Amino acid sequence: MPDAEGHPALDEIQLVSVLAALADPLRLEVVQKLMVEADGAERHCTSFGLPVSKSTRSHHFKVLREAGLIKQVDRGNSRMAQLRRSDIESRFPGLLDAVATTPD
Amino acid sequence: MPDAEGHPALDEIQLVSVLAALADPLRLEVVQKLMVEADGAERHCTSFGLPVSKSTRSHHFKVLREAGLIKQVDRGNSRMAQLRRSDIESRFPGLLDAVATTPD
DNA sequence: CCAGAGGTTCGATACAATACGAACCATGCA
DNA sequence: TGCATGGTTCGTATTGTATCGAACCTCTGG
Repeated sequence: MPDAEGHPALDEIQLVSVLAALADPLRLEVVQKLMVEADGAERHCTSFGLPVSKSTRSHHFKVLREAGLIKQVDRGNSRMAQLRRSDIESRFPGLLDAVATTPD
Repeated sequence: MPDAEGHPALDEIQLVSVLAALADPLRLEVVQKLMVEADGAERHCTSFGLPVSKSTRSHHFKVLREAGLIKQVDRGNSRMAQLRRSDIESRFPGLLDAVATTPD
């Protein structure tokens, strides 16, 4: 059962949901940018420069959160996104590395 | 430019398209079943036992073909599906292994 | 030559996804 | 307390996807 903020537990993360979350250019871009950061790094949801309205941005982060790819941490006023790197790695070894960069 | 049968060339295979193709339970199942086979193995499109009509099955194989995941080979009357394993591996190393099995 | 099997294509339908603005709820700061 | 900032939620329009049956094409085997 996902927690109150919608984060699935480790053994609830579904491969199909993860792939569906990554199968959108904007969301893939977010994950790729988080892969460049150090493990455990946090980034403002607004810092990715997504060319959409804030309601749409909120939607995309919800998809990433509910798929189990990111954890969203409340930091007072704003909200930080953190890649659940070790969770994904332990459940689907090699997947994040494989999608970390887009060739050409 | 894809060839006459709709197969993209190696450098035309897009990560987002591959992920979108895999983000469907039936298509993921097909790829996983092909991963179990020996490299270069061919399988009848009908041999996967997909619980859909033949027009829908044709649609799913078209998505896999146009994403670059499989090659479809004409064998007289029927058509065989072959995983483009080395192509995907060279372009997105580790991706196929990461999605080869669904945990639990 | 004709019938059947395997695939594709087309049109229709139903459902899901993306996108936006408006309204709303917090937090933080003057 | 008032107000700006960052996010979420809601309603909605648009678009895309999955699905089916019917029609059609092509090859195989009587």
